[in-house]
Amino acid sequence: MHYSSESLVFTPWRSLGANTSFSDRSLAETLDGGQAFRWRLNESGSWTGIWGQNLVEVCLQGERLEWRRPKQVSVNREEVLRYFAFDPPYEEIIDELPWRSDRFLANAMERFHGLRILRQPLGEALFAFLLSTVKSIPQIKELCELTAKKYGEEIVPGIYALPTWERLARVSEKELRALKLGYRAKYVTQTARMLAEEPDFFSEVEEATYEQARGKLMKLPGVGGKVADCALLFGAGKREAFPVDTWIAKVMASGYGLKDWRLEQLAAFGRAHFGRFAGLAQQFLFSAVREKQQGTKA
DNA sequence: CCGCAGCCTCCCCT
DNA sequence: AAGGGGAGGCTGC
Repeated sequence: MHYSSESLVFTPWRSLGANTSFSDRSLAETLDGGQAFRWRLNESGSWTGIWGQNLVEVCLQGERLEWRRPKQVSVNREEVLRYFAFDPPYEEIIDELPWRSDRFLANAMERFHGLRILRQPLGEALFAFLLSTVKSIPQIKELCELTAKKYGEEIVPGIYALPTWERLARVSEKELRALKLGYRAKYVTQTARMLAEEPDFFSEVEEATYEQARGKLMKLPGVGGKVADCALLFGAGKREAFPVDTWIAKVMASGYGLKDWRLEQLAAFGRAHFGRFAGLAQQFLFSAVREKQQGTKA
């Protein structure tokens, strides 16, 4: 499964002009490691990604990113910079994480140096993580793809944006079940209905404090603590959010001695221990444990 | 407040 | 080779 773009005419490759320290691995982990679900690796080694009505290609030149876009797509450099959330500078974020006293975190940070948290459109992050329960990354990508193709706008021939929540509000649960969403179909239709009655929902979430925003999101059907934290971290710039899934729960149990802790307790521990940028720490740990898991499987 | 089954569907394992 | 168990959660009991 890839985004075929052979027939498209692209702008020339240009530097993004941001001071990044990506490696192949940390770029792959950032784009395709479970925070975003609409990036594909091309045969040339570049990545094609979609958010909103945007379609861009990025590639690594040393540790820096270059980007280009199909000529008929109007995304500009500022929007790409915002998506990659280059503010504040990476070194400042890294400096605030407690790696000096946390050997476990330090190890993960070495292995995935350059890893970042993206800033996706909140509505799209919410949608993807609403579908994420009891699903693996490839399955979530597939569901996003199917939904986009069926209900989204065509950005360039054959490539579709995710539908807006306004559009989703006009889709029946039955139709979504036919799209393989399973029991998540009900979450989507009910959430779409609630959002339709609250036009300012997303902007209010983005402006609220972390705690307020989390509570607001958790009122939506299908949104518990984990899904809310993912939406907040990846879609609302709430970088103190510390999503706890089963992988992270295992890491906290084995690496931090927090066996049998409740998920909410682990999330609170994560925010307290890792601080203002706990979400990035979570992503480092997540990448590290996932790598280890795949290593033992292969 | 806590613990647990059920939920769609698919994958993995035996 | 077919069939059961469980998966990157949430909800209702």
